[in-house]
Amino acid sequence: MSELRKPDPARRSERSRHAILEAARALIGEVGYGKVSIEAIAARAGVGKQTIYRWWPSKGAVVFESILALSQDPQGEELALPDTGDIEADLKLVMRATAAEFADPAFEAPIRALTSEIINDPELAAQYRERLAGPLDEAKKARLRAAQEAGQLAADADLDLVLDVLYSPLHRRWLHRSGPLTPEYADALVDVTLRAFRP
Amino acid sequence: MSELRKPDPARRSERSRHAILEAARALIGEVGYGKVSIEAIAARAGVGKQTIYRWWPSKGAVVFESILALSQDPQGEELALPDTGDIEADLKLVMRATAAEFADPAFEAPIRALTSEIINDPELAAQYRERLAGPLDEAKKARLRAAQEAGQLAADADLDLVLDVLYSPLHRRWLHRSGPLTPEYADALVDVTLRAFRP
Amino acid sequence: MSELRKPDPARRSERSRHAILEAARALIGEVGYGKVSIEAIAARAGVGKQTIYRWWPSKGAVVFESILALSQDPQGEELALPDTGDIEADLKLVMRATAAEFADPAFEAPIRALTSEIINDPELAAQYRERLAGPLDEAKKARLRAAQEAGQLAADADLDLVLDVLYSPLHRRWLHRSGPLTPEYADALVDVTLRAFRP
Amino acid sequence: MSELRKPDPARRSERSRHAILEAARALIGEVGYGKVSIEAIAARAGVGKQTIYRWWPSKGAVVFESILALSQDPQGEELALPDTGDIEADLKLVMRATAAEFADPAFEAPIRALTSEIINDPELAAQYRERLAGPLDEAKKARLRAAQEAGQLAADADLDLVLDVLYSPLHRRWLHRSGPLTPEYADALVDVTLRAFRP
DNA sequence: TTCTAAGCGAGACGGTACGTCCGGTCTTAGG
DNA sequence: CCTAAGACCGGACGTACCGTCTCGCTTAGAA
Repeated sequence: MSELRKPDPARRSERSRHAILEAARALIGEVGYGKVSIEAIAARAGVGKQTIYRWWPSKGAVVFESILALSQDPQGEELALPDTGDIEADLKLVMRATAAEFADPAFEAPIRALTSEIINDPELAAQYRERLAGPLDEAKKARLRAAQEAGQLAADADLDLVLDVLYSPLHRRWLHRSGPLTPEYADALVDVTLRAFRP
Repeated sequence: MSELRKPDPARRSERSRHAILEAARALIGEVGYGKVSIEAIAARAGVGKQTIYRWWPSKGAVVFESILALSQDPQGEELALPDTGDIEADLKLVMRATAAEFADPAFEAPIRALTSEIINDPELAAQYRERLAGPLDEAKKARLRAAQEAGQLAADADLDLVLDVLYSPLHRRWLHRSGPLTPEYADALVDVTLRAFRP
Repeated sequence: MSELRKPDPARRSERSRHAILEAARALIGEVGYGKVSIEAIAARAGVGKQTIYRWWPSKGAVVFESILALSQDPQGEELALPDTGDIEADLKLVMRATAAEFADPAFEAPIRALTSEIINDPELAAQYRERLAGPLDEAKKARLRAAQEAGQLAADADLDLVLDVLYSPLHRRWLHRSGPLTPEYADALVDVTLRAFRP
Repeated sequence: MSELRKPDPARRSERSRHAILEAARALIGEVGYGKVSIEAIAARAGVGKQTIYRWWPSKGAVVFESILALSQDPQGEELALPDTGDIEADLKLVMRATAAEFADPAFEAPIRALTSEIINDPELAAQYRERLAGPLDEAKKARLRAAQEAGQLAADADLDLVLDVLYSPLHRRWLHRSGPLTPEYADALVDVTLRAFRP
């Protein structure tokens, strides 16, 4: 009966799109993800609710994109890990930075919001892996490959597994708040990983 | 102004308490955590809404407790991991079982629901660690200590860290759906861990 | 703090408005005024509760308007009392009809409901006087003026007082159920009134 | 199934009974009749809800009795209207007093509450006539009978009708707030009545 | 350059669920 | 066995949002 009309992206208002994502981002920080409502986003953005429903399938999708936008701002940038030749030092630097980022309250709310979405929505999880985690993992694996070539890492090591061992404990400890994310813990994870995968 | 009245636990209806937890558990399986409402739980349990609000602070708390109850049913039981003397074989057995459990659709919904709650509510996270994860971790560490005494594991290994390395990757892969939870993956995690922490 | 939003009457749904008033009217007859709930009105009218709260300040106001609508249906009609030239006969006719109407069970429920509202809400009382009682009183006073001109009533009689004396006893007897509303009683009130105000 | 148990009035706590009526009376004045709840009465009276339900059938009955008690306090007193021999002067005195009483804000709330109850509950209406209005009417009729014997009133006048004509307009004007209750209005009603029923 | 069809802000609509209040019943302890 | 206390089931309250639906109004591309 009701013809399913698809909106024309060419006519989309960039102004509205940006205001919506910005409003979503701000509200997550102010009231917490769970209490953000589409109505509030629309009101804050000075936008009709329909404009949100026209372009996003769910609140999760809006929130997700608003956080993605946050992390992707420097779009042209080429992601790359430091490479001093010393894999241990480089990894510890990166891991300590990651631990510090997780501990930063400003990142806390959006990342937890993002994770909530991902857990319960396989579609968003796929987008997350493709658009955020994927590129980051590639950059990390590039550095690991360099270490393999330098004989600092087993040549036959499964790099996905290496990344899992390296990052998962940190991520889980943060998610479950099961312990503090200290630089020492970051270092310990690097040590463990290198010990497990040394040539 | 408003006197905070505390209900008297001595008068609490065990019948209602049980019906509520059971209804919550059933509804999570049927409609998914996100769509479970307090109204529906109350209706299903044949209980007034106030009886829920009187004893639990939020939907999350009800759901949380209903899942805890599920996992704690055999209360008197002594948790213990198998101990054949071969730490590698024992761990692989346990890890494969854990992977299989995560993959079981019947466990999927409640565990994801539980995790959603934990992420966003530090109070529930603490309860989770204390009542569910803690006892399990103790059992696991007991087995690891035996391995240390048998010279199969470094005597100075930080057992919390060992558990992190062993379980976190599995947990994260499941949470993010970033890869299949195969027996091979379970085995690989055991191998990596033992390699990292061998004497 | 909370910006008081005013709905735009131009966008009001006439369909909903009518369904609500009709549902209210029907429910009063079926379950009695005291047991009518806004929920029930909304459900019966196929309308969201908010649509009622948007346009009416209270249950009383809805009920009130639904009864007003009932009495005002023939809107274009010109209210006028019979005028045969014989004020006594005309008044007795009208008073007997009024007494019969009060005794009719179908009118009983809504009029008592209306009266309940009016007693406790000065605002509704004012609306009642303006929209229902006022026009009726004007019609009655027109007939009384004709009687004055015909020399059947004292020329200096206060017509409001005449109406009070004529109608109040009937109204009160009905309200308090302090006696039957017989045609004889109606006649007696006319006789008393004419005796008190004869030229 | 559940045997309908009748409480034993002999064991009734006079202390509780009095506290309940007093609490009801106070609450009517403070929050208005419509917002008085049985819970609030019980709490205020320091009484269990069951104690109210045991002895009264409804909120209306409690409120009703609390107001009756108020008006009956001087129980032994013999009600009697003044009798100076001048019926006009005596009635005007009484009517002016009545009008003043209605206008007194302290009487306003309870009387309106009482009237609300009476309108919708025939049983309470009967009690009201029997316990409050009846005795008062008898006292008034006694004075009117004296006037008849003194030749100031038609000997065949129906005294109930006389009272109706005298009091109903005042009562109705107050109930509907359709005009001020001035001494002049009170006087006018006496004049009208005496004119209608003079010998 | 005008017409027209889309996106837009706004917000009313039918609904669902919220968290609270209270009605009326039932249970427990104390006197 | 009455009472104070209060937990219980149920149901209505008034509010917040959901996702859909019209309204006029820009606004940009086709006529």
